[in-house]
Amino acid sequence: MTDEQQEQLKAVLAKGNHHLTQARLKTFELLVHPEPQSIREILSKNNGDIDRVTIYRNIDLFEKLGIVHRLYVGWKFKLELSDQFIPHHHHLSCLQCQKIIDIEGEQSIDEFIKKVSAQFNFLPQQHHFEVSGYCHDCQAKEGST
Amino acid sequence: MTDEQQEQLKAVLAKGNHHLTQARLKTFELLVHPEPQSIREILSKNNGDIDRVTIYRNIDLFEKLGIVHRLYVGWKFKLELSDQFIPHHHHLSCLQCQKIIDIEGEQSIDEFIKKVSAQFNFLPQQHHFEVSGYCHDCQAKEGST
DNA sequence: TATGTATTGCAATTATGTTGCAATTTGATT
DNA sequence: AATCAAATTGCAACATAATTGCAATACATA
Repeated sequence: MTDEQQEQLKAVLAKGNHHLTQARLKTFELLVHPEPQSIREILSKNNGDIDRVTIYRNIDLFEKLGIVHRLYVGWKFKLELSDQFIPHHHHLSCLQCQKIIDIEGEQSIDEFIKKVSAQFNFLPQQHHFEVSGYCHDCQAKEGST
Repeated sequence: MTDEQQEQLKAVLAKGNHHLTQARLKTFELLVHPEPQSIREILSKNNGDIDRVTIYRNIDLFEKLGIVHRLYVGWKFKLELSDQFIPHHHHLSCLQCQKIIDIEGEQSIDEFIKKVSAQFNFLPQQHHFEVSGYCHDCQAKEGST
């Protein structure tokens, strides 16, 4: 996490008389690149680090403060840091090694959203776009067919 | 679910000596429009209808047979019916009433995927695109700000 | 450093997801 | 239509994930 992000985080927390603690820094970092394995690992056991309960509670707090929002996809949800912390972007996600490649926002996507929103008289607030497939490295190995 | 879908489903199941049962029809329909509330409700309790366990098991079976696939978004996953059953499309999802509006696939999205994939030497397999916001009806009511 | 508030961790609870096994349903065959 | 083997389901028990209450700790500031 960048110093700038940390300052922003501190500022938003301060508004509600909340402290920027180690646990909250950790929680924030989890949300920057929420990778299935690492997060499950942290949430599954009481690692010597920070208690699972604290992570859950800080996620809730972040949501109240608008630091993250919850986006339903199917009947699960994903948590997404608000644009103020992570400029909006998209992901290429490798099905094999689970690596995530960040890609910049694209005008064509924004235009698409504008078009269909007008069509359905819909007021867009957030969007999520993710491409799964095989990264450069994993295409070389077997199993990427 | 359409008759055509039902026939397809039956055919895929038959290949593996599986039967098209009431429970499997129900499971399939859940996946057509997987809305958070209704699915949670069905999976949470043993409603007089079909047992939770059966739903879970049929989802697993569907996955093995390629009827649905699992797509990770953040540290949760979503289940998506394969294109053969539901032509690939995207969603406008209302944050207020949770209504889902289907939108057709768009060339501009496909082009975008092609472009960034080339850029990162990435082999795309699936993608997920979802816009959250407020539908026509809910914009009229309060709370949609 | 003393004080009131925010934060955390632990233990207990609830909700979600999985497994083993016996009972039921299916459709294929006689 | 009765029988049979295989597939499917439901129940109960279990495992894991998420939430809540409460007491202990850390924090900001006076």
